[in-house]
Order: sequence, then structure tokens, then C-alpha cells
Amino acid sequence: MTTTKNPRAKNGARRSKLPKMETVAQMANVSMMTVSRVLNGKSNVHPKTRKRVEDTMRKIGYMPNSSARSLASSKNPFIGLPYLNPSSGYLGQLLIGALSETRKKGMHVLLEACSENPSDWAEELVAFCNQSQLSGLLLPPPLCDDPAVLEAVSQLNLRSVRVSPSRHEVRFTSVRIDEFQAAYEMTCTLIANGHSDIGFLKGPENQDGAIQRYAGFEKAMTEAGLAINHRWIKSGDFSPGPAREVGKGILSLVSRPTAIFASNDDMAAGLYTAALETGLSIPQDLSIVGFDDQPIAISLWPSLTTVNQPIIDMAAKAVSIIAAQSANSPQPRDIIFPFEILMRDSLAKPLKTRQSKA
Amino acid sequence: MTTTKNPRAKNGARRSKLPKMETVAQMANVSMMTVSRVLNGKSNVHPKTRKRVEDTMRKIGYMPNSSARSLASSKNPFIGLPYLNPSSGYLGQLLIGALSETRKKGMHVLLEACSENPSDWAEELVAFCNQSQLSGLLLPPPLCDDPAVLEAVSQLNLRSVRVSPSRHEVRFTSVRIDEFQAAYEMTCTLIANGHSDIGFLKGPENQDGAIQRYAGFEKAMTEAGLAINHRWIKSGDFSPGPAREVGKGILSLVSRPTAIFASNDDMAAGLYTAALETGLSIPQDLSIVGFDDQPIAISLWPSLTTVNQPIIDMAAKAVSIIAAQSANSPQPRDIIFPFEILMRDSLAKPLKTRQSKA
DNA sequence: ATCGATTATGATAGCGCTATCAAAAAGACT
DNA sequence: AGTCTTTTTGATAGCGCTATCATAATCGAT
Repeated sequence: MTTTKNPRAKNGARRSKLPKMETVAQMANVSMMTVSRVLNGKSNVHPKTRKRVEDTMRKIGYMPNSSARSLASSKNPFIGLPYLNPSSGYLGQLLIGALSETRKKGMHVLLEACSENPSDWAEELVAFCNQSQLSGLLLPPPLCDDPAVLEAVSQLNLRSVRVSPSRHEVRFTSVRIDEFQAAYEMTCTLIANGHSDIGFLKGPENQDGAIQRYAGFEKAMTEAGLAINHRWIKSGDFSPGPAREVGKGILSLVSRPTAIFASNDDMAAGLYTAALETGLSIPQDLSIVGFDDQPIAISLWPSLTTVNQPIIDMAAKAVSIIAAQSANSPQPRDIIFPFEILMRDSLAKPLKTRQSKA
Repeated sequence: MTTTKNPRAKNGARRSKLPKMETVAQMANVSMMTVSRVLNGKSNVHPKTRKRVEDTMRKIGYMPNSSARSLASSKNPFIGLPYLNPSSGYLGQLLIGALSETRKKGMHVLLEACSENPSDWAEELVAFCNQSQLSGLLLPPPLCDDPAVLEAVSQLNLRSVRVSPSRHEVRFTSVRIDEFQAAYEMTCTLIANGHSDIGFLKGPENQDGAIQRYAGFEKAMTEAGLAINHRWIKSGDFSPGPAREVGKGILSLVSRPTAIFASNDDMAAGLYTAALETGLSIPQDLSIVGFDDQPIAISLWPSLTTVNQPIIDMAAKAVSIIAAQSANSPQPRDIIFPFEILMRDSLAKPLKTRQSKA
């Protein structure tokens, strides 16, 4: 008696009820199916009807419920982006490209952090894809170069695009630059500038891209008839700290190179520090070139000469491939983008030219 | 006759059929409802039954379909993260924290690029949230300081958390540091090191955080009885390029400061370049301090003294608040994290102390 | 006009899961 | 054993949309 049963209770404040497709259909005097067709941009709707439906949608602020759409069609407007190493500038670029394209296509990017442990990648990825009913997957390095991941993903019946893998793989579409060629050309540039004593900071030994970069360097040196001094070739992990350490090692040798090619810009940054600490001026005493054109390249002084890969365009292309509903052209392709050698201020001709024996 | 009707046809290669909940239910000899309860971790399931169901799930590799779950429950395991300015190191940190937490909670982060045009933000955000049935929203700067966005989002009936807003707002939960206090303490540190001629590079005039940082600087100067020389106070946009320009302006004055406080690390990096170009050594001729501890802070040489805000922890906390289903404690809170002044190598005592008249 | 070929629209039946409420089973007491 | 709680389980009815197939409308071309 004292307690008056409150009629609102039920589902309470769950969510302010959005208009549903049925409402649109009634107001526009068509069936839901026609509304659905308009929503999905199907071609076989009479222009007049289409306009009426579109107007109605706009008028009542209809928003399709993506869960329902996806349940009914087994397709989500989501593109998965699993990755590690999120602090790198690479991710930022990738996202700019990917998001600008998903935006146009009405899709979204679903991010997923990967385990630290590479052996978990494949299994996690499968769970991720299955649960979220992704329509596609963007595979950045190092995932795109992991055999177990590729094997697992290839069985998943979704469109995956590998972004900057080091080499093509028949089962997948790749968007990439020719890293080997880029490293080759950068080395040629160094040589053309009069350098013959050139050091190289390798990336992680187990990353294919890192290997290709070194291979390109090797080819250019060999072609030019220059010896490679192995005391000037060191390995790092694509981060500045270790690069600085090994850089100091190289620069404190009695005979040191006039130029060093770092496998990426972060390592080049480490090298800058090493040079400054050793009392060497860039580029007078030492030329440094990098790879990737990370944001840091222009923050450094002098600005870093490096190789630019158009990650933004590559990511956008990758998304547009996934978004292409055309469906019947699921042919994996190898799309090679042009790279660019950005001549900035960290490369100059050496003061004296010499070729030491390796 | 000639044409043998092929029974497979129908839905063709759509997707390799994953086991459904019904299969689990049958195999475990329970109803789907019980399976659903186990899946959702409800408490009222007999331990024995729960184990049987869990075993069955594992055995047949059951993966719940998140679209179906979300349609039935009007809840997606997605946290929206709208943002601009994706190249900043800030985003990387934010993602590390957010993703490590979503991972634990079985949720995902849905990224969305915002329009370049701030006046579109609110409307876009509403569409984004409604369509994707987000369970929460992370609002990083500058979105978290935009009144129209806050107004729109507050009506949306979803959990939103503002990440590093410049001040608290009663309608929302905030995770942040006290930027005013941090800037104040950093300035005190500068003063304690013997600097009295201190310049300041402001951030964008319209960002509240940037304003607070300057206010903290002002307070410390005033308290110490030091005059502010307005020729040493310039505005930038949180990016290195313009900072370098205005930095050169300040450093080429006849009377220049012995230290400059940049509103963020990117601007500090621009200042490094300006100093080097002007022939000044850091920190001998000029001390520089930054704010944010972006990745570049340790790539610079000498390493940058700066303020660290624990973005990773803040983002993780934000996600865990959204994930907290407890529901009946929707009280917005203002969670202040401790900042840290990272003493590195870009700050030293000035060679000579003087106080010029403003 | 009349017929087939096309194009536009609609009725129906789920997609895979959860909310709801009712029923059954298991304890806690006389 | 019998009654009353409390815990555990199940049957049913959608969530909001799309696939599918059938029907109706439209259009040429005879």
C-alpha cells in the first residue's frame, strides 16, 4: 500500500530510444526492406522512393544499429588493427591513413594490443577476428612477417592486407615499398656524395625488413667496388638507446667511417647523440642517414636525410581494398608504392676521402 | 536432368561456421540460458555446471558472437576513442594504457578520427556513439575541453571519461594531473637552479591546458618576485616548427633569457634546433625544460628535463572505470594522478645571474 | 492491346544471443 | 515428512536488421 509500484522501472535509463528502421518505413510509407536497401546503397530502388526514405531518415535522425546489421549480415564495418609497439611514429601515420579512409567508407578501426609473446599472436588474432566479426584486418610489421600469423589469418575468410611487409606473400595483398631498392638507392646516394667509408646500423636480425635494408646496402657497396668494414656494422633493435651505445663504439674506433646508414630514424637519433658525445659534428665529421621519415627526423638538428615511405597512402589503400565489397576480385596483389629519399641536412660530402681495408 | 542441383550453394563461402551457443548447450546438456550465464560470469550457476559448460566451450572452441550479444543486450564491449592529431606521442601512451586494460576486460578500442573542424565534433561523436553502441568513451584533449562536445556527450547515456582535461567538470569523470601545479613546480625548479631570466613558450591560446601551464609559470615567477619579460613569452601550437621560429626570435634578442620553459616537449625540441642554429649550447648557454615527457625527450641531446604525466596509468584507469559494470555508482569523479619532474640534462645553473627589467 | 523482360517492392523468417519470468531443485527449518 | 526459503535452471520472446524469394509495377517490342 505504502509502496506505489513505479511503472517506468523496467528497462529504466538504459538508453534514450533511438528511432528504428520500422519507424522510418512507416513514415516513408514503404517496407523495412526498402529502407534497408536505401541504407545499403543498393541500386534497385526508385530514385523517388530513395529520396523520400532519405529525407525521412534525416528528418527523424535515424541511426542504424550496427550490431543488428552485423548480426543479420554477418558483416561488421570494422577493420581490425592488431599491433605492438604503439609508441612508434609509424602507428600514428598508419592511423591517419587508415582512419581517413574508414571515415569515408563508414567503417571503423578496432585496435587490439598483441601479446608481448610472439607465439601467442596467431591464436589471439583468431579469437579477436572471430569474436568481432571483422570485415578485414590490417597487418603491420612485425605481425605481417610472422609465418604462424599468416597461416592462421589465411584460414579466416576475411580480407587481410599486409602493410609494409618486407616481401610479398601469395596468399595476401601487400602494400609496401621496395625496401631493398630504397636501401640500395640511399647507399648509392651516400657513395655519390663521395663517401666510401660507410657504416651501417642493422635492425633486429629476425625482422625481414631489417634484413632487406642491409641487403640493399650490401649490394650498393659491392657494385661500387667498396669494401664493407665489419667493425662499422652493428645491430640494434630499431630504438635509439642501443643505437647510441653501439654508435659510440664505432665512433671511438681509431679509424671511423665518414657516414653511417641507420636502419631507421630512431636509431639515427641515437647515433646523433653518440656523435655529439664523441665531439663529432654532423654532417662535417660524420654524415648520418636514416630510414622511414619518422616524426623525429625533422625534430633533429641537423635535420635527418632519410627514406620516406608513404605510410599514410599505403594504409588508406589497404583500407580501401578491404572496404571494396566487389567481392569477386579477391585476388591478392602486391602493391608497391614509390619511396622517396628526402635530402636534408645530415648528409654532406666527407672532408677527406679514403678507403680503409676491411 | 543434366543439371544436378548442388545442395551446398546457399550461403556459400560466407564464413566457416563457428560453433554456436546452442551446440555448447546441447553438448553440456544444459539450456542456452545457462551457457549464457557462464559466458557472462553470472554468479548463480552451480560450480559443477559451470565447469562442465566451460570445458565444453573450450573443447569445441566456442567463440561468442559479439554482434549478437550486443544486439540482445544493447551493450557492446567497445570503448570509443575519438581523436585528432594522431601523430603525437601522447596517443601512443594513451593506447598502451587503454589497450592493456581493455585486453584484461575483454573489451576493445574503437578509434575514430575527428573532423578538422571543431564545430563538427559534437554531431559526429553522437553519430559514432549511437551507431556503434559504445559502452563508453575516452575523451582526450582537445575534445575533453570542448563545451559542445561535453554537452552532446553528457546526454548520451554512456560512460565517458575525460583524459587529461585541464579542469574538472561535474558531469564527467576526469583522470588528470594538476597541470597548473606541475608548471608551477617546474618553474620553481628553474628558479631554485638560479634562473631568473626565464622565457616561456605557450601552447595554443584556446586550449585550457596550455593556459593552465602558463598560469602555473606566472604564479611561480610572481611568488619569487621575478618580473616576466614579455619579449620572452611567445605562443606556439604544440609543434616543433613554429616553436623553432619564435625560439630564434627570442634567442637573437640582445638580452636573452637563461632558461626557457616550453609548454610541451615538441616545442622544446623546436627550441633545441633554434638554440643550435643560434650557436648556443644547451644547457651551458640556455636551459630548456619541457612538459609531457614525450618520447622525443630522451632522443634529444642533451636529454630534456620535463614533466611526466602518467598517461598510461591514467588511460588504464579511465578504461577500468568504463568497464566497471557496477552501474549504480555512476558518480563522476575527479581523479588526480601524481606528476613527476624528470631531471635530465637540459637544465643547469646559468653562467651569470641577472634580472633584466621587463 | 499483349506478352515477356526487366525493375521495384514487400512478406517472411531468421542472424546468435540475452531479458524475463516461471519452474524446478536444493537447503533450512519445524 | 512438510513447509518455506533460496538457489539453480529452462522456455519463451524478442533485440534491429538483412537474405531470400515472391509479387507487383514498369517498360519495350511486337
